[in-house]
Amino acid sequence: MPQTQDVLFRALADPTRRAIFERLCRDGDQTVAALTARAGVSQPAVSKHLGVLKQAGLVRDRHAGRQTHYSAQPKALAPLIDWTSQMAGFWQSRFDDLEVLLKRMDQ
Amino acid sequence: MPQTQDVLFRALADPTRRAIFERLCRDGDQTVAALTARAGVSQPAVSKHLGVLKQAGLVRDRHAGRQTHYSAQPKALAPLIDWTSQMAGFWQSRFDDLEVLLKRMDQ
DNA sequence: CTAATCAATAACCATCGAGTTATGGATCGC
DNA sequence: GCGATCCATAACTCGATGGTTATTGATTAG
Repeated sequence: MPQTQDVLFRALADPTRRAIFERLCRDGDQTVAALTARAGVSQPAVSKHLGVLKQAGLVRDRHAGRQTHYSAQPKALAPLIDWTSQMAGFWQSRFDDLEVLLKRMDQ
Repeated sequence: MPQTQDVLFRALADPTRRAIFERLCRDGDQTVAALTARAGVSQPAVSKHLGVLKQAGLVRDRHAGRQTHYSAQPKALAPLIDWTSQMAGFWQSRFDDLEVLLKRMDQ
């Protein structure tokens, strides 16, 4: 899913958005008002950020009366982990190839 | 280093830039011309992307005559890995707390 | 020496995105 | 019911950014 990776990376690229996600990971369930209180931006801005995070699958929302609770969905980070280890893996394997090559040249 | 994370996430947020980095991870050392041939954008655009990746520490450049070779520096991904596992960790620990709490309530 | 190639920079343009204020639609407290 | 509160959406602004073409400096080839 290259599309998924794109959405993920883009969602996490913004510092305000990343801070909101971090907060949800640390402290769990939060209402929009609670998040807004610490976000340093207006409530509509927070709502928009939450929308982006939700599209990326990073958060879930739960409606309770007139307030909406959001919670982190860290499983959504999986593609990011996969991508990262894949990049490291490619590098590693090329390094191994180099090792083999050097060893062969050594004989 | 929250600054570092920011630079990293932003550098990897752009698909063209991520593709360049992926290519360098897969295939190793590449000249700007070689990267441009596959990038789907102009040479100056590629140079700019390489500049951003370099600022993030994700690539290194090596000058050889009139051409510049770039190579991936996957160690620079470390802060990204740290951040990710930290987020997963926070979530996990809260989950553990919940487990404990539930067990206590169970008695 | 001259022409050609490579990559970086300059200058510019268009789009995107993060922020704002204003507003509306639900829901709760009284 | 009525005013207040919570959150989402609309409409807009503005700076950042990704793209382009043009150019220049450096190096190589002939």
